Amino acid sequence: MNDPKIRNMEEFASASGISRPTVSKYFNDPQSVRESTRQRIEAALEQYDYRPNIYAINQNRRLTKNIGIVVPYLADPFFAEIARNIENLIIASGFRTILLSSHGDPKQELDNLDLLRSIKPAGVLLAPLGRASDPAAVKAFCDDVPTVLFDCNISDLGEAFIGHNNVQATEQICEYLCRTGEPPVFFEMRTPPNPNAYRRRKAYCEVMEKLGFPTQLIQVDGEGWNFEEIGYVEGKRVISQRLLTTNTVLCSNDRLAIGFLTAAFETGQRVGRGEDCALRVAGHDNHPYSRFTCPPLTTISHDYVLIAEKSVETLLSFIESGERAQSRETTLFDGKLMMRSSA
Amino acid sequence: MNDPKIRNMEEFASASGISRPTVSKYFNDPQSVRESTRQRIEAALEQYDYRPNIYAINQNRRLTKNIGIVVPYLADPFFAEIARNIENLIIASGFRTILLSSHGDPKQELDNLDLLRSIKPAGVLLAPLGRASDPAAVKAFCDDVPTVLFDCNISDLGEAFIGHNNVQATEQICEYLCRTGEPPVFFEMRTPPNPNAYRRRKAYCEVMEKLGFPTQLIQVDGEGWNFEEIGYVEGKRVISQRLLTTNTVLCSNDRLAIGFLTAAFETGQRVGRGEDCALRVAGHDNHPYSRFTCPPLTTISHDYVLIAEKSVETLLSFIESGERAQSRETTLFDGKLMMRSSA
DNA sequence: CATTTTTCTTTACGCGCGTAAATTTTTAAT
DNA sequence: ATTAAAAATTTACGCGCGTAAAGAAAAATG
Repeated sequence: MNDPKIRNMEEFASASGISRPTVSKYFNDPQSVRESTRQRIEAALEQYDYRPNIYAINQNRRLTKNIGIVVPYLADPFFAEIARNIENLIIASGFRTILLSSHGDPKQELDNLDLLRSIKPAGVLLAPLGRASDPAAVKAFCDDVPTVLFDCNISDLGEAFIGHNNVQATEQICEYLCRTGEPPVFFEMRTPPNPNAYRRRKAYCEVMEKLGFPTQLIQVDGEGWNFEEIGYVEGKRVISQRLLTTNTVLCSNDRLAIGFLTAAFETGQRVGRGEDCALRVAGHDNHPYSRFTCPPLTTISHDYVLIAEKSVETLLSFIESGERAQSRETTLFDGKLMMRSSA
Repeated sequence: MNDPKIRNMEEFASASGISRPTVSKYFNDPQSVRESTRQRIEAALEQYDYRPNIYAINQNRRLTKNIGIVVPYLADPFFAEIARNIENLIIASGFRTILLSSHGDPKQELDNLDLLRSIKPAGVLLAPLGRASDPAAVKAFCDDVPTVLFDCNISDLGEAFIGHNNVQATEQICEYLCRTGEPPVFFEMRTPPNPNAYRRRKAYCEVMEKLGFPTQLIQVDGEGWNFEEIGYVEGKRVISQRLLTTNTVLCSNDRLAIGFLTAAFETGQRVGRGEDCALRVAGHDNHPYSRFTCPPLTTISHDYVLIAEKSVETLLSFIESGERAQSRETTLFDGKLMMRSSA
């Protein structure tokens, strides 16, 4: 790991006693050279500290070994977790990863796509902002780069979509709540940034109707991605103004629920299933922190690992085949009821 | 935005009627060319969809315009927030950003540094894992690449360190707790991954001694970065086994405290300052979620923005001067007591 | 051993851009 | 208008690697 310093592949090749084209071949695929040759190169690699210049490598490739990952809001542990799983899977497949967050900002999302373009990625996994996304710009990007959408669907964009089955999940928790107590009201943002929320709203209305219960949508104001804050502020208002027609609140997502729980706590509303409780609160997503709320949050879980696996697998198959999608496939994973003590 | 497609700077130059070297100069710094020239180039940029190939650009530069950011655990909103602030500042300074998480894993941290090496970054902002980091490897990296450490100090590594004043912060919250009720016990991991914890432990012991109160360290088992889980499981044990010598618990960080609060809730220990409360619980960090615990967590806040600003500013000054640090400067920001209702 | 197949070497070119040097043009100053 | 300074152009080379073609060497086959 010392000796004279190696500056490029030429020098490394002569130091290892192998020709440069063969060394180049080795770095593109170690299995493509003869066993004995590989050993000589790897012996030299241990002796000298050389690694190919990735800029020079990628300059000539039409597409690189880079895969972009874009999430709408990385400070949300939900996306951080999913991104982590995706990263690991991609790296295990021999690709590199570039993780970008749109920070809830449509302009940032476009900047991210722009940056990715200049990186010439082999493919991109995109969880778009949703309502705030610029559909035309995203479409233009998807036309240029093989892109698989996940978590948040924008109709017809990308090669495929992998997400949650919001309908099944909402039905499941609504049925549970109706079966075990008063029917839930639906607590949500009036204009949620993410389209999953719309599907959940719709599913809530449909399943409640099917079950023969009245619906109540509590649509609160608030923009952006500070869901806990919105859930807290508006939860306090809703509780103090006695806007709830039942004692059971189904929040559109766990982060709203986390804020709502705080509101309930501060207004002295005991939350839980017990006789002495004034409210039941449920969420949606099985957010990493939902286990640690007080009381722990009853919610619908989505399998991060499954979504990550399917997304990566789908993208890699497009990359490896070099083909684009004939028809856009949509994969939805069912949610699982996480019964905890909040509802 | 259409016309014949531009393949490289040569073609773009002739399309814009400007020579290639001048165009190159423009892309390196638009202000470095004459006003009229700039306008002609920018007019052409609107007409043709061209952007320089970043691989070709970086191949010839000895150092790129890339700045690496490495955090120990991105799924922790604390780091996600700090990373977000840092990213924005760096981008505003005209650099690019590469955000990497070590996922709590020393091997991943080395992989990240390795990846950054091959990217030839202008500089790196590194929040190391701490105890688990490989000091020799990190040192070797810091020798090669201008690196500023933040959040977590490793003695003498990097050009500078920017972090929290754990001593001042711990003193402040200890004094507050002692003044307003029973003296706190210190709840922490026996072998915390992050050295900040050690400093807080030490500061706790010193300030309690200075104030003339007894100390009690509750050092719980557990490895890794699942702090909430550890705080929850061990908190339950500690409470049920009645290991607390006072009614006040100072947790080494907010994530432990979040788990501890859940443990207190589930064991029926009411937390807060009121007469009817059995426990007071405080944390450290002003974690983004600490406002939304039940009850909201009294803690010590650290100013993300200040730390981000100072870190970026420090790194950029090294990059721009092209010099390395004469003497390693350490900047510690004071914490601010966030009085909420948990203690 | 001769023959075929596989692998490696040699030679050579190109990718898209940075950048230096010498020259010409444009602008600013006198 | 003359001169000096600033900016653009032309020309040319190099960065580190991918990759193609032709020939030489090694390995596998019979």
